[in-house]
Amino acid sequence: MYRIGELAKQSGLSTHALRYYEKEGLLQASNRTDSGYREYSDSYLQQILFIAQGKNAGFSLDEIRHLMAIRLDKQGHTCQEVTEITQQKLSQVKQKITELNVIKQGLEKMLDICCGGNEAATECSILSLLEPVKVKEQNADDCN
Amino acid sequence: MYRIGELAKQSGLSTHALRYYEKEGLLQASNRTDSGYREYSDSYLQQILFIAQGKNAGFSLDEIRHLMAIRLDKQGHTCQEVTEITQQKLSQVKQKITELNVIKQGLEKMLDICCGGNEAATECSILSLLEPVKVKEQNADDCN
DNA sequence: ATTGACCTTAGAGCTTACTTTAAGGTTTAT
DNA sequence: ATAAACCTTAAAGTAAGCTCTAAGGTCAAT
Repeated sequence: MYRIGELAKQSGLSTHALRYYEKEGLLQASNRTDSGYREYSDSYLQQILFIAQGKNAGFSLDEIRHLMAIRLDKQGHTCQEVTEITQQKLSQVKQKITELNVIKQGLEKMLDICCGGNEAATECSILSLLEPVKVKEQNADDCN
Repeated sequence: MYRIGELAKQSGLSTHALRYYEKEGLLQASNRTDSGYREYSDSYLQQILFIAQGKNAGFSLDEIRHLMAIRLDKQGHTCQEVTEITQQKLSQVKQKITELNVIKQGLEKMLDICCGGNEAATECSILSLLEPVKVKEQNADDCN
């Protein structure tokens, strides 16, 4: 039997985080000693490492809570449920990657066209790119 | 001259957001009418759209605050400053994309090996992947 | 003159995943 | 017996970027 500090050390998480996971229903509430200390068995270490793996895999605590519930009652749940959670997460991640790639390309374009030199920023092409259409200075030959 | 609601409509931001930007120093404080209403000219719309573009480009409000300060005093700043901000942001974005790709590959691997079917999750390979090393059931031939 | 749409401020609330703090009790070692 | 190291709880604080609420003043139209 371990106390919370030991388990924190073993798992690399903080004692605070472990209590937080318990409060949030990711981690089952453990037995207590007479004085109220949490008492953990090895199976708790497994649970905690599972949570850590889940975080590593990119799941949110909400999703991990769900996965933990399935893990705890595998008979009562299906592979389909698990893949659904995973699929959904994958979609989110792909979506985010796509968004970031758009942003990345925009930034690269900015850096491409800016001299980046020591001169004053009066003509800075990055600032120009961020500028909305200049109503006053808009000319027919303002194509570049 | 516009009031804040009009500018919100024009820019697609909320009046709350605009006041927030002012408080945060992204947007210059405007003149007020006798009754205390904010009064905005077209140049404010330009500022606001610049902020919106900056957000679109992936900059944080902090970075935008910095860019706005440069925009307001271009003589006092250099292209170098602007490219530095942009370069830094690009690095962050690339880093994030890399991290997300790792996560993405992990999730794809999970989905590859899981049947995803209607059967109970007792043998679910996704759960297994998230499981730390099973101390009890660990065997020499447990290579897959 | 009154209704409705607009404006003002300060401050609380939201999300996520914790960390930090405060105030206090317990265990372990010397 | 006492100090260090550990544990307990509840609640506040953090980041970012707002949104929402409350309580009230103003403006435009009827």
